[in-house]
Amino acid sequence: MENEPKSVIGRRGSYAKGVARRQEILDRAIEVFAERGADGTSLRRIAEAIGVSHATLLHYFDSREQLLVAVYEHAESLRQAPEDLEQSSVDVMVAAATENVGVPGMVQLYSTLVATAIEEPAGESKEFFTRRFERVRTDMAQRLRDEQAAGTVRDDIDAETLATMLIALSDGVQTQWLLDPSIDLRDTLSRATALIAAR
Amino acid sequence: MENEPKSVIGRRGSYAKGVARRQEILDRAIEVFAERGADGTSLRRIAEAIGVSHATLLHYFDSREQLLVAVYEHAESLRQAPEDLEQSSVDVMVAAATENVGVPGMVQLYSTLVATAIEEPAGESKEFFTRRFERVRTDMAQRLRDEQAAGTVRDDIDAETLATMLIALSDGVQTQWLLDPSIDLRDTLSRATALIAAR
DNA sequence: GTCTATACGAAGATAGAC
DNA sequence: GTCTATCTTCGTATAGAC
Repeated sequence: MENEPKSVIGRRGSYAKGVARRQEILDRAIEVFAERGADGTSLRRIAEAIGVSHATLLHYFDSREQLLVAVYEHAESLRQAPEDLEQSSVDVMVAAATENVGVPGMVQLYSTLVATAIEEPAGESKEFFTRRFERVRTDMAQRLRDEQAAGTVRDDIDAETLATMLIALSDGVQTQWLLDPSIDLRDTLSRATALIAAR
Repeated sequence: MENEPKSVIGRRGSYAKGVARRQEILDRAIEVFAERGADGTSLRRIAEAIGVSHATLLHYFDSREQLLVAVYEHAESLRQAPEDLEQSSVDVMVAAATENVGVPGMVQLYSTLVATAIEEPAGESKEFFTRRFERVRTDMAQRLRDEQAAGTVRDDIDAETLATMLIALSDGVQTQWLLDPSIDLRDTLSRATALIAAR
């Protein structure tokens, strides 16, 4: 029974030691980001923190960008499954955002990678975030469709558009919150419930 | 009569030739971004496109980051004054976003600088965007307050919070649109009118 | 004041030794 | 699998020409 890496990103290291090493890199990297901020995201800094050379990191990941995407994906996968069927669309959004800002460096990493994704015509980031937005939007839209059918959410705007708006709202408020922590992230995002409520 | 630079950013170049050169740099830089994408944002690339040495750029701007902020500020200042008093808050947001995405490289530059702003504890970007969000939020909130008083916008959410939400929405949708141009930016943002309408 | 030449250190990436 | 050495590009700093 093989222990296949879950991600499409960085397929190397399928053997036991390689897999362990790969996990160690991902686990440590997010900590380095949290501790050292932007200065801790270079290959050499991360490698130093782990105790290997920067060339070793490139043995497991094709590029710095690929490593960063894998780190984000890994950190995101560690979060609790958001799929309480009882939770409303806005509740899911608020929960995700709250967990996000609770991990130091997470919003910064997200923001950096999204910026890279929209800058580069064809890079690891672009592919990852295009797929991610598609997936998150689809999930959110389905939830909203159910709520529209149940009569709790307004149906004068289609679910896909509402999903796009809620995700944009969440991303944007997280950014503003980092620049002005006096903003009440949870409260602000929760107000979306009133905005999308059935009339 | 001195011809003082309008911005706090990059105060050098008060003499005739210097002022002209500085304008040329700002004008050309945004074009280079549009033409060459992320690969065109290095000092050496920009300098090459303008026909000067990269050291010259640092004569007018203290750092690459400061140059990039100045370029963004300059490009933004070229836009038509958004202050038609007849326009609604959402109309202003939609107009600004539409003009934004109409300038190639603009959203990418914005995104890159915001990412830098939230990464660096104390940098040019952080100061600029903290102030900018504050200003844009205040302007938008005032507009919303007027609309609440006029009875066209719901007043169960305070104007400051609504302003934060509208700005977040605009930023977020622009990002998603770059990764998936099938999203109708104008239509999606315009739907906000219904969301914040008085009940 | 304007601008170039040059040097330094850090960065991502690659090649090849072990 | 991991290292060192090396290449190239980058931001930045300085010295000095005009």
